Amino acid sequence: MLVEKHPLKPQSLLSLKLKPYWSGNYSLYKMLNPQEILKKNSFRVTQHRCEVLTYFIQSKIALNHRQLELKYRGTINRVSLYRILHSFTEKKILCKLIDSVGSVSYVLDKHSSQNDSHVHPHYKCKTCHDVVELPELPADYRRELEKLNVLQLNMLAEGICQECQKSMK
Amino acid sequence: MLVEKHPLKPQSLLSLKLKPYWSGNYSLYKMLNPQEILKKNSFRVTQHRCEVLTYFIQSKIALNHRQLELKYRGTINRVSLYRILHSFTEKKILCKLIDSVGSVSYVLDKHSSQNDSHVHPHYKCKTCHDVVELPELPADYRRELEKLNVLQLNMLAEGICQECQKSMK
DNA sequence: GAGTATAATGCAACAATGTTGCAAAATTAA
DNA sequence: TTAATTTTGCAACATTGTTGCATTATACTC
Repeated sequence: MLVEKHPLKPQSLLSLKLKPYWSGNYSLYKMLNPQEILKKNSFRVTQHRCEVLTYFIQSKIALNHRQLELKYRGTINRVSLYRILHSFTEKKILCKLIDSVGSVSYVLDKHSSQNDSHVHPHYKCKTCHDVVELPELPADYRRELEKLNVLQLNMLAEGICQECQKSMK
Repeated sequence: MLVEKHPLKPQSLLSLKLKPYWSGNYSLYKMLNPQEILKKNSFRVTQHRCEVLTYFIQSKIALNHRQLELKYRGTINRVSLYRILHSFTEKKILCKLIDSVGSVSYVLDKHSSQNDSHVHPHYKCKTCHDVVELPELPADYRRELEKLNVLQLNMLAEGICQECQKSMK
């Protein structure tokens, strides 16, 4: 059910000037191992946090609580998972994605180590759960939002990515 | 707790070229009474549906299930409310808004009677629950989204509107 | 390395939100 | 008025997320 894909389809992304999720600054995560990431965020280095973080780094796709609950059934408690996801999101290690039905999933936050207050809209494939980052909203538009004193912006586009469309034929 | 405001603050909106929620085509709802709207959407004209629809038309703000449950406690059953909200959303009488925490609220859909497949991002005040429509995403940006075969787009900005900011001082 | 302060975990219970099946009631069309 | 169909209420259930508290693990100091 949960398909891990490596690497992300480059052709469709390049044509749209999107930023594939596993490239550029994101490769910071390749250099820092989970332990270092945890320490950097003043977490204690525990087995559970390490495992969850490692899983996010390896899988690169959006994962929801239920998927993790299944994966770690008998190992990590439901409540602990909620707390791990919550604290990772708070420290911007993870980015919380909310789709048009209200379902929540999490993906590694590309911008965690940057001082970056911009909005980063995401695109999530409904089939493979792959996430790519959409281009930033145009500056004019962002300026309008700023005038409105926007505190939160929830923006997630969903569809079926080209790769999944191909494999459906 | 639930504050109904009439009319919407025009000054802040005009400067940003936003579309106040209760103007323009939206006033279609002034001409059609709830009964007609229901018939037009092939619903049966029942007391419950009429009341809920009337309430949305009068209040103009975003309402969530809990608020309606409180308002109609002892009158309309919890489950019926869910079903009414669901069916209204399906027929695009209401528009379902999902904020950055995943909370769901509903607002009258301005575009229900138009053949309009554009994305209509909204801004919701966290204090008074007023909703205004944000300008459409720029055409260039929309074109990129179309290439990605976007099926759903969830986009809701939240903040504290100028009027509420004033009254907080 | 032992002891201590603090953080993380597991468990149970709870809370909020949403769904399903089915019988009863209301609405519509004839 | 009758019959077909939709809507409603109720009970029960499902999912998702939260809280308090005792226990365990981690990090820090000596």
